[in-house]
Amino acid sequence: MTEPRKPQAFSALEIEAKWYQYWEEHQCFHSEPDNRPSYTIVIPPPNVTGALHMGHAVNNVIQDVLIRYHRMGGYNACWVPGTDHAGIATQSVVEKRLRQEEGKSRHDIGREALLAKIWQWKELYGNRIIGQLKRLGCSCDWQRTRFTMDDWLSYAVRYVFLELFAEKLVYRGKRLINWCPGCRTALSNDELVYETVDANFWEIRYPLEGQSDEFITVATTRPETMLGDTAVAVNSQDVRYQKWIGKRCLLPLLNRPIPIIADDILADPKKGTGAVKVTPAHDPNDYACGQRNHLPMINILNDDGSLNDNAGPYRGMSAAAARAKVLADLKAQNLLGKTHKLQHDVAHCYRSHDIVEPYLSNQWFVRMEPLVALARKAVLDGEVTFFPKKRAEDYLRWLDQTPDWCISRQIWWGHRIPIWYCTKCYPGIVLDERGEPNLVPETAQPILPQTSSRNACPEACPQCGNKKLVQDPDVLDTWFSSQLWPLSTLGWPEETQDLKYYYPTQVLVTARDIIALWVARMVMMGMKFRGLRPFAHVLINPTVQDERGDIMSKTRGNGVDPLKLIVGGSDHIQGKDAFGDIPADRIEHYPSYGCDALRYGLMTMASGDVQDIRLIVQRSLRPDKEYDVSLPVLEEGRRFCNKIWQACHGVIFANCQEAKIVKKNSPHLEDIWLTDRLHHAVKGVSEMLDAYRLGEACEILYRFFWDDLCSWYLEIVKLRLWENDGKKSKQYAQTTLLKALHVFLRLLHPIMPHLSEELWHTLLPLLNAAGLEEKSENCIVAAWPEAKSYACDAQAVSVMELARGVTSAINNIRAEQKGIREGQKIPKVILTAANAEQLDVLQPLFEGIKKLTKVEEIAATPDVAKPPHSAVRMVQNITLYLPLTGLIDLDAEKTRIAKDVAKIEEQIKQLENKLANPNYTGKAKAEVVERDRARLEEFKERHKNLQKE
RNA sequence: GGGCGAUUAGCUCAGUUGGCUAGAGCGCCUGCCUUACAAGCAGGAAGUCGGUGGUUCAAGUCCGCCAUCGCCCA
Repeated sequence: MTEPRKPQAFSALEIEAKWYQYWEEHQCFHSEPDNRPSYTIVIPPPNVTGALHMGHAVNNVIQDVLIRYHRMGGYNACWVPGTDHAGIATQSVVEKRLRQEEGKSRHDIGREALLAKIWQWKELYGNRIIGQLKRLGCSCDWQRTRFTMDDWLSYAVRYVFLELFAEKLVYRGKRLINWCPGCRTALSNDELVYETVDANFWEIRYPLEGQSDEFITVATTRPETMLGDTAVAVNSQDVRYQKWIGKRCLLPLLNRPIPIIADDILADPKKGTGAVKVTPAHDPNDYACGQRNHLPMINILNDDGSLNDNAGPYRGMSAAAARAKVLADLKAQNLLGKTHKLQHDVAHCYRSHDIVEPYLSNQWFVRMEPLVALARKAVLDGEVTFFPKKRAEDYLRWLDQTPDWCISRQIWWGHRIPIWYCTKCYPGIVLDERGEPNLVPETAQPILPQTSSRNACPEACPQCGNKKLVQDPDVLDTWFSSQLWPLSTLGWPEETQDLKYYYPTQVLVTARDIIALWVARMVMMGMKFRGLRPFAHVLINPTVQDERGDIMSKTRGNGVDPLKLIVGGSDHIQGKDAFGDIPADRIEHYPSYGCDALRYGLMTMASGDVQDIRLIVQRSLRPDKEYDVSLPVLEEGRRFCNKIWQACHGVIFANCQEAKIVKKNSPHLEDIWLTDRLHHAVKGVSEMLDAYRLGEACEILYRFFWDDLCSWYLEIVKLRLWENDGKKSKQYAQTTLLKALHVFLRLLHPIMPHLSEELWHTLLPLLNAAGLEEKSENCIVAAWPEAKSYACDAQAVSVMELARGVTSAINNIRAEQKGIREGQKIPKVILTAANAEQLDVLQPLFEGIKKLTKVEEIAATPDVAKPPHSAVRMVQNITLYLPLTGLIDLDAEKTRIAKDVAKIEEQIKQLENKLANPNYTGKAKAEVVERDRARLEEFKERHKNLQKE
């Protein structure tokens, strides 16, 4: 019969591998358009050769929870996965290896060879992150996996570029851009990182032309740029310099005469010396000044950051070397003034960390203004909503101030600009030994391919018929292709079935630092090319930080590898700096928490509007100087997994082997109560998931299962389950349990997919044998439960609360009375109250209370006097006496009662004062006042009963 | 420099229209290997809700100022 079998130990790793494979084999993740409503998410594509970190884990688990929830909720859920080619990041990794292994630069081996190497690299590592996402349990439709450089996605890029070009929203121009001399490419503003550095502010004296004894003094942090000065600006109101406006001074070292001009925007009389050197080709403010005043722009840099011919005697030097020489030379001529120390923020390349130079060069731009208007409107009109709401402000602020977008990059890995030039018409085009253009003059006329064919290049020059055309050497910023992701992954620009069915998507889940870079641009593209938002919701996921509030990262050495936390193992961490007494270079060992525990742990912290997840990582030093690592929040997840497993196998499955469902509603109070709890669990979890409050959903699951089901219901109901006399009460208990687990596993599934699937497959035969019909063989596609199928019963809830109070009061006495040993039976407990009804409702729970408190008899009669030598407790308005002559420590009990009495007196006093205030009784809501009056009465009653002797 | 956010128990966090005695998990203390679970059970201690001023009958919650920390942008 129901031989309670020893439950096996819970092993997360076994069941996780098993079910993921099962889902894949059964095509559970795959979606095809049908007549259900669609629910689509496109993944924020990770770097194709990257590795999964905690930020990815949080981001992707959230998406998976949402996808699984909606898949069960009757939607045709489709999660489109894929990866990003990550232009500069990927190319620089491969270039670095090339340097290390072969001692060559990309220019040594040429474009074609380098691209071949990067493709090789991509083939080697391109699947790593996909595999890692699978290990996280992500239910992506892997058959739809896309890569930004796939043929079709590249076609979409080319199509958009040419369309925007035709509309003059893409243009080529000479502009001051951010130049990374290390990567030798332009960077967008968004690719800069600012660092505070110690610097000097040097004053330099420029002699007036023809008056070698008079000087105008400027100040600068970058003295070498003076070689490119084309003016000195002063404020027109500045009495010190008014007399010199319109005159010229001599640029020291080069002896170039330059004008002294009035520019009230650039020159502030209160700052520095009031006179400013103007270097339009190497400073954004000076560039604007140069435009205002039609100054010449002299570029003094080569693309590797060294000085060019315009620097005269300094040509060929690095910027640092030139700075030293310029300062020495100025000093020698006595033209160097005072020096101040200061700190300022300097832009560095996010990738190579070289100092970024403002640099005048030919680049391709997107004109943002009309696109910005579309993106702003989409959010202001409520087409696109941010969660949390606040983040919409970041989006709008960025839109308000974003300059035209520099999209050309002087690297080779990426989408090459689909523009050609004629070498015959423009002999100024410089070709390298491989026939690739190095330099394309501004004047060269762009030749376009046909947009209609995917790989077309123009056949001949429309002007001269020359067939020897060369393609623009630059590639596009990676974000140029990422911005098309929701469109291109679904087949756009072709009008495919997929596009019609899945677009627009429902929600984009992403980190807040790419709201501007990526989210805003996707909205622009969606609105521009499809007239529809790309997604209805933008969910900004929290950022993972360490215990000190620093962002986790590999370079800092404070990160933990999510995969290691799932399967266990060790890692050699080589961080930049030590923190606390943890060395930067160390070996760490991780326990195996399992995927579902990791998911649960992370999701409990992803609650509501939270912006950060501070992940506590405990490291303890071992005798071998290596570290054992544990994460408390994952421990919680692992404990919860185990609890669920143990309760199912140890109690529920063991006692429902030959269960038969009872169709009638159970008359048992605890069954009615659990059904009420079930109602609230379904309602609560659904509402929380709908509101993207995943942490709260986790908490509801935890409370329901641990507190309501395990600690209370199971303990009471065991008495009925153990009966083997064919009584109906056992069948009602089994029915309630099977129903509860049937619902709970489905509610659990989005957060803990593997464990719920495993248990579902054990539960299913029991359900079917019992006559409770469940059609879905797999939890992953089972129908989401509905709260209305489970009746609420407020009366049952309030009686249960009372019973819990009584139980905990008795156990409290047990614990406080040292004379009562753990496990010792208590012969009798007396409950009394003013009227019998209050006691009667509790009657059905007496057996349960007795079991949980090891009490042998509960006597309940109204108006009993306090027996001698008893402990007393008040539970709401029920008085509880525990007579135990000889074992009661009377002093301890007296102290305890005195404490209770004092507390109640305090509360009575507070309430009396409150209710005596006419302002309160007059102005507060009637129900609030009434509640307080009732409470006061209850307290008074308790007070009286506690003091009875 | 500009903007935003945070500050609640030793730690990490809930506390969504202001209204019962401010909650949870971890940690800590006490006692238990009680037959599902020691990855557990029972009980307990622990908070002037960062400071200050204001609005209100009533403030963790709303407003002002201050402090500290963090993030984003330039």
